[in-house]
Amino acid sequence: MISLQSQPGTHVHRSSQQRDSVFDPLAARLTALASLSADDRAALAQLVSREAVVGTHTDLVRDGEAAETAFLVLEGIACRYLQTAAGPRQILTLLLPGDLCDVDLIYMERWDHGVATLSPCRVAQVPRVTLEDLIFTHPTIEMALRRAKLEAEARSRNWLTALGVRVAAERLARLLCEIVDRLHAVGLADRNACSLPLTQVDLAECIGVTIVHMNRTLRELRGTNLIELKGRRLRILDRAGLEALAGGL
Amino acid sequence: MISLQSQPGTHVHRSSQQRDSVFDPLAARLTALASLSADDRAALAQLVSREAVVGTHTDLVRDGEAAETAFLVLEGIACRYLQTAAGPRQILTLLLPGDLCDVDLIYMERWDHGVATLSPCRVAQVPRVTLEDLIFTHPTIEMALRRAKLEAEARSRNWLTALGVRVAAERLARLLCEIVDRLHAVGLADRNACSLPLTQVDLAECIGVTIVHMNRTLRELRGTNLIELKGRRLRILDRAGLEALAGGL
DNA sequence: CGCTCGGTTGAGATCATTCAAGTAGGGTGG
DNA sequence: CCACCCTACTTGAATGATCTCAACCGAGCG
Repeated sequence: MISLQSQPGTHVHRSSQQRDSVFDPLAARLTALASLSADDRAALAQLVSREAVVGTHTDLVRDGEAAETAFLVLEGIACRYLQTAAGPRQILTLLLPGDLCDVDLIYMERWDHGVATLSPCRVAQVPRVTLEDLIFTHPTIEMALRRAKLEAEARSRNWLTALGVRVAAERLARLLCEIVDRLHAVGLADRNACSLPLTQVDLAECIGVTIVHMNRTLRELRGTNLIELKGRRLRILDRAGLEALAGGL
Repeated sequence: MISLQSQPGTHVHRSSQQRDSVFDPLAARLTALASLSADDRAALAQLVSREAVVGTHTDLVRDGEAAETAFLVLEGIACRYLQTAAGPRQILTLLLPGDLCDVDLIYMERWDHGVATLSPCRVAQVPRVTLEDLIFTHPTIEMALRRAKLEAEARSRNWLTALGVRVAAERLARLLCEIVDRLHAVGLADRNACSLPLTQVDLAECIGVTIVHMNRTLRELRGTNLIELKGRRLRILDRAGLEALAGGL
């Protein structure tokens, strides 16, 4: 399992203004999806009782493992992924602070995909029974969690479509917009800039292209002055242009 | 909405042996996922009180519509899809007999994707409140429905990965295997053959390639004696070969 | 110093799209 | 019955997107 370790690596930036509101980023997100009572909030706070700090590129869950504990990302970026026999792996979804993986753990026998960190992360481990209790005794929380999952499913559908119909530059544009927007939504980024701890390999595994091609595609976006990306920091220079490239739907 | 109409088109073949067991294909599927009581079964039978026959290539749900009624496919093949502004649409999942779309309707405000038939279909329309009642009063049914949804999610993840890492012939091989296997699982096909009412356009929209390329890819699979496809009927000639091409994971 | 890891580049091969036709079968109206 | 028009399917040739192979660079680290 995951050993508790103090991990000095890259940490997500949080201004002091944000520290209070997103101490529990999950509560922050769910508040937007359902009106939580004081009791609900207290129950949510219980979830983070067991937490761990994990280094970059570490598996939280391996494909096929028994589904015993859910994970809640508190800091950093993780992902769900599927590893093919032939070698390349596909990143399915990014898990940002406030993302729970997965409500339906309580109905699962074993995981059918992996979960791994892409940057140093602080994660809460939520035992299956805890999650069960929470859901069965707090219907409002269940609703909020299910709505959050529906949002994630919608993103997955959009992403599947992007892989099916869009070329690499368009997919990358979408991905970068999505990352900044989602981080911004939980108060962890500016409107047009964020720290981006992912490597080009990670990005390539997201959009389903070779590392080489990822590199060229990034160069293309840089060359047309849409983005700036250096030293783990992403800035969107031309938001309108990037979104146009990403393509409305 | 959908008008009731008698539709003479292609109908899914059901032998008399199968007629009883899959009269309600949903019950058949859910039985495998949880042990349903007599009461559960009775409740499920209630779902198909409102049913409709719909022609080929007809929208059941349009993107953005209010989420008022769920759909249960009884006969035929439907799909979820996402239409891009630029033109091409991506088929997200095939909905075969016994597939319910979508348990989480009760938490949704509006649909974020379309649902359409790909062949003439018989579908049951399940009002939101009916689904709500069913779920809240029959926890075993809820469990079964959620497990069915988890299976669908797993398929989507596999499919997303296929789009990301595989070439057209491999994706097509997977798709054809999946269709035959899923139809076989609900007793609507042999192990290696089924009626396939989809057009090449539909198949192309599934695997995310051009119609032209779909055609060439089909020719490739035919040319290597992996499949036979003529007159709406698919036969897998070389199962091992097709699965090898599809690639284990 | 020599390693590794992340990033970068060039050139040729392969995969897939686009454009532009053309074929075959089923209907329909004259 | 035929002429016509659909729709689904098929094909060739040129272009574009992406992959593969093979290097090379630069920073950090023991």
